[in-house]
Amino acid sequence: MTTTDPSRADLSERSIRTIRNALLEWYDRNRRDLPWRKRDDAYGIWLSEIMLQQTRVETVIPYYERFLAAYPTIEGLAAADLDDVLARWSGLGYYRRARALHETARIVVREHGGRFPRDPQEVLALPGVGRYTAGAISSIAHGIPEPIVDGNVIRILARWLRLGADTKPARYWDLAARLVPDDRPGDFNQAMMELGATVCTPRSPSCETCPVRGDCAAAAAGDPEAYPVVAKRGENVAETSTLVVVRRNGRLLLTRSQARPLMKDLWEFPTCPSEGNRSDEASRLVRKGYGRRFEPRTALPEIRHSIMNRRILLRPVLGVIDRGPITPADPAEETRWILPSRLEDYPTGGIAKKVVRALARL
DNA sequence: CAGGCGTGGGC
DNA sequence: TGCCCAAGCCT
Repeated sequence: MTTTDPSRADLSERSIRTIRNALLEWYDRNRRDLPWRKRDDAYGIWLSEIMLQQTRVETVIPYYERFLAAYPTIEGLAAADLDDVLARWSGLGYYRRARALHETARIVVREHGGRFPRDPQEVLALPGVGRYTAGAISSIAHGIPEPIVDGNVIRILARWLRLGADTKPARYWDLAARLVPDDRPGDFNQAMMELGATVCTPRSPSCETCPVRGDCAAAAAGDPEAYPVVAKRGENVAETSTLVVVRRNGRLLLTRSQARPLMKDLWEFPTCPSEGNRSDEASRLVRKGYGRRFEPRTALPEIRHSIMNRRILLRPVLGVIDRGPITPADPAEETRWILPSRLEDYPTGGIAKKVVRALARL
């Protein structure tokens, strides 16, 4: 039995061997049945890793299934329009990933003959693929003993060794590189993440069921939740916007602008800062922004949305407008009339999805 | 390189 | 409710 010194700050060779064995054995018995674990091809693994960046497993699963149904091969993805790819990504967030995904598919077809590269350095060079994702693809799809460091690995290592806030990424990468075995590197890396996701959780970790509890200094000291030390986040900012749902002939007015700094490929409902009467603000927005007269009809229930540390309260107004062309004051802005039932074919952000849900409840 | 980037869920 | 995220990447 290993005795743990709470002040220990490194992994011995013996610890590494016992950890590898215990973790792999535990993983074989406890691994969740996830869609990407049915696959061993680089395309399927790569797609899952891009989607899983900063995104929960339960959220990713339906998107992953739909994506693979639409694009069974990387050639199909490469041949698709970016708008279709973005539409299938709508609601998943971090839309830069979708653009990188599409671009990578085209690079693989154009520069690698449709075969996903096997060299970890070439994988790392692909857009949207950083050190973590390259390591995950190389180990899981290609069986190459490349380390990974993600939030789970950091948390586990920080607890095992009671690493403080001053621990630099290089230290985690060095530890991960020493841990990953030549045999079953992909399963080992997934076992680390699985342990972090289901046992060694940020709060209320299940130390009593942990297969590597004997090697954990934080468990021995009784303070696992104190690790890792996380930096404080910035203050939240609250804002209120009026959102205009303009209806004409059963269609809704959507807009997008290449001049927008953010989400410029996505279609959204027109919005403006809200300070007073939302019907008046909606009318002013439509008149000044699109040169038409707006008739407010219904104030829809308020929608709360949060983007990073911005908490947005949206006050939607449903109304109609007079006949005639829409002429955006902003030359970089496009507008389009879209049937609510077809909105899912368009790339939209999360706010538009919530508006559509609110309309469906009317 | 610190900070920006989306979202839905857990507590 | 308000806060903290969750299999990071890019500039």
